[in-house]
Amino acid sequence: MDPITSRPPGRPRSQRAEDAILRAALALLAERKNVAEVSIEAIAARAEVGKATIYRRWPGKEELFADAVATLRPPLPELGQAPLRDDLIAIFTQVCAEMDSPLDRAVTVLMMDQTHPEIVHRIKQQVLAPRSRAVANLLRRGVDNGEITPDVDPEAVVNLLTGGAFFCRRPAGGRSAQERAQLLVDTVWNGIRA
Amino acid sequence: MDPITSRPPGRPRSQRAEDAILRAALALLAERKNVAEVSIEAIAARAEVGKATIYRRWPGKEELFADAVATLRPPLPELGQAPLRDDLIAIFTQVCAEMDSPLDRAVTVLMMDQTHPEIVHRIKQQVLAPRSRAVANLLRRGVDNGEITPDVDPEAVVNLLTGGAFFCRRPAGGRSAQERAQLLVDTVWNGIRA
Amino acid sequence: MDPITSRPPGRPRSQRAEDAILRAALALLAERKNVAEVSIEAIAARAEVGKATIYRRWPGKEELFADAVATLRPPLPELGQAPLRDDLIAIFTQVCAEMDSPLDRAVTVLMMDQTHPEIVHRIKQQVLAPRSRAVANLLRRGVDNGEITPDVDPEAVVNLLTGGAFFCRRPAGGRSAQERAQLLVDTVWNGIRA
Amino acid sequence: MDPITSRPPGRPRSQRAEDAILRAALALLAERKNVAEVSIEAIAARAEVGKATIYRRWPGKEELFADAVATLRPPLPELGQAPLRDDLIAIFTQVCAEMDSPLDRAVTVLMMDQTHPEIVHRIKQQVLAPRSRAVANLLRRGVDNGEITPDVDPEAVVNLLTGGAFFCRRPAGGRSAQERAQLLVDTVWNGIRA
DNA sequence: ACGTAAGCGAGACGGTACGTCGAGTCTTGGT
DNA sequence: ACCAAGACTCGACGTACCGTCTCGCTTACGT
Repeated sequence: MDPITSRPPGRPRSQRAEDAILRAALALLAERKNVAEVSIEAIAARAEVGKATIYRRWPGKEELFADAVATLRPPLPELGQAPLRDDLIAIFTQVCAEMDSPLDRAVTVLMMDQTHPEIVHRIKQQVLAPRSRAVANLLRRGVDNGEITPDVDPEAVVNLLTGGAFFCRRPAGGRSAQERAQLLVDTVWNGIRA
Repeated sequence: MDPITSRPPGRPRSQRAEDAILRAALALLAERKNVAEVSIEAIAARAEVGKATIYRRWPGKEELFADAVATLRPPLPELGQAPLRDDLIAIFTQVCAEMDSPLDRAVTVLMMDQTHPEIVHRIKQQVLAPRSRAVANLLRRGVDNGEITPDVDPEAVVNLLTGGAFFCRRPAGGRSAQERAQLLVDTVWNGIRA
Repeated sequence: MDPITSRPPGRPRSQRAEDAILRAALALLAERKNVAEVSIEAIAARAEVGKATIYRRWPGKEELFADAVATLRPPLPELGQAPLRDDLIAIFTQVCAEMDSPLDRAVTVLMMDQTHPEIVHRIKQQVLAPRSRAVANLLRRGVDNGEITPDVDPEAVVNLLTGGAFFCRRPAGGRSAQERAQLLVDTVWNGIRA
Repeated sequence: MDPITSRPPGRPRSQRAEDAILRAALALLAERKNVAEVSIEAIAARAEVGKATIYRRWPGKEELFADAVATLRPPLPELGQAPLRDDLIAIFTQVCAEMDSPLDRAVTVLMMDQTHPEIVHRIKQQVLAPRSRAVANLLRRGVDNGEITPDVDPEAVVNLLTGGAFFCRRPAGGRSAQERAQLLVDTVWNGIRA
């Protein structure tokens, strides 16, 4: 009766299977580094699940990965205790480090893909939003503090630093994530004008 | 005699076929927006070429696209006549515009892919290098001019602006490429410190 | 419980598909008259079946044709009511007629092929054996009756007559199957010694 | 002037190449035991010849094999010195032995193929005819001698014995070629009637 | 002696079929 | 209604030959 407590008839879907599928998807993504290289069959096999159990839940690979990726909630470093510049470096050190992680980088590339705009949207909402909001808050606070100029566009700053982190990955032997973050943040911090 | 003018035995490879293949690959990439969605068979059909003619030249799809992409030589805007900031905006207006082009964006995403590092390297060398070098020259000139501070890291600037352009694409109705470029460049130009 | 009535897990193989494949194989063999001219793809298309459905059941063309051919069970004429010589003529009239049928002849040629000895064995067992046994029985009965000499080797007789039928096919306008059978049987029947 | 001694302009065709091609074709046929398994490319490679050199001479594989097979001229045993029955056994011992030779058997199977009737005709003319004629002569002589009955059809006898030889091949360990030939000839010789 | 014309080897050309793999769907018996 | 298993059709994969077509070079003749 109660539309909330009432359940559909028949055997309920197995949470166990669902978790195994999402876990398998991420594991394989980390291994193969590319969504296209991960087959649904491989996910089903790894999760010890029938293919139908996957297709019952998601219409296709992309939606499955959207959900799988959404389970990743990168922890935020503790913010607001330090000067703004240090907080920014802390956050983008983490972003730079993620760019070195096969899984996180694969997710980012997936996000860049033009063929699945809703997925991009979902990832932005569920995964990136907290961090973006945190940075936006930091910047707003910085403006209030007088630490940064009031005419700054927070979104532009996020895009610059995120994109910079994405592009500045180096082949082995390069700078550490923290060094890279520091360089990026400082460049934006000071500007380049004489 | 001359080891350079001497030719290998047998019928030489058809330049016509090679061109048609590369053209077809790029056309299909622009249509499908994703390397994974472009099949070798479709390229062969579009180029009116046998599959073997493709596999004779490239071991796989990635190498083929690496060459196809290398044929794209984005023209540089004329630089050096205007103040540094205007030149930067001109260049990154072009970059932002490319991010709105399905083909160029697909190429960029391909470049981000971790599974083919040598291809990334080739694209960087052959396609991006002229532009990067141009920006580096601009910045060096700016330092000499006294337009920008001497302690700036040119590569960091390129990464920030390129990545920013890559990430700041908006769904239809957003800012124009030039507006976005201007915003990005100004943010880096002025810095964010009060 | 019962190891015979228990079934393997998963969707069972479609008998419908299997029949369609075998039927298509024989139809195409009759049309093209040569196993080499019949492609698996053509069989799959004719049977409205995926190629994998064929390869799931048979490792290759030869094994498929072995099974297809095994479905051919040439009806035996009614034997034992007539004098032995008439029965032999009846049987070998049928064999001669088969040598004029593209399908049956293609099967016979396939059987002669040295590259697939087990297939030859299977065809002999499943298709030819009943007829051979029938002839052997006839001959044994003939010996008992006193119609034929007791020192005859039944297998030699079968080989002679079968091979004779195989080789004596004529281009259009030749003798009828029955005339040829009669000539062959009579030659063996009477011998050639003065 | 002389249409016989005049030669076409240009470089004459290489007899060396032609021989090598035919030799290679037969060698590969003996190895692979089946015309369908021998590719033109393999013949060209084995003969160290370009494919065009083959296609310049023959329109296709079948015509090439027709010529290759025509170079096989099985030697006739010396006939006419012995009683007819012994001569027949001598000839069909050779036929039985050929049925055990991969090459000769492959040729025979090729001959049975319905898709190339002209080739069959050529092989009959050029390869089999001498032997058939020899057997026919033997039989005619036998009739004259009074060794065999005058109402025998020579062609039927040839077909029976040839077909019998073709069909009576046994897996390893069977009777020798001579034993088989003797059995076949004796069966036809004596007939089976009591 | 030299040009012309066809043959030569090599190997690329557009195709067709191969046998494999994965996509997304369907069909079992059993939970 | 769910589940694992494994069938289904379909389409792309990369390979092997088909028969044809260029290449640069060779061979033989008629001038």
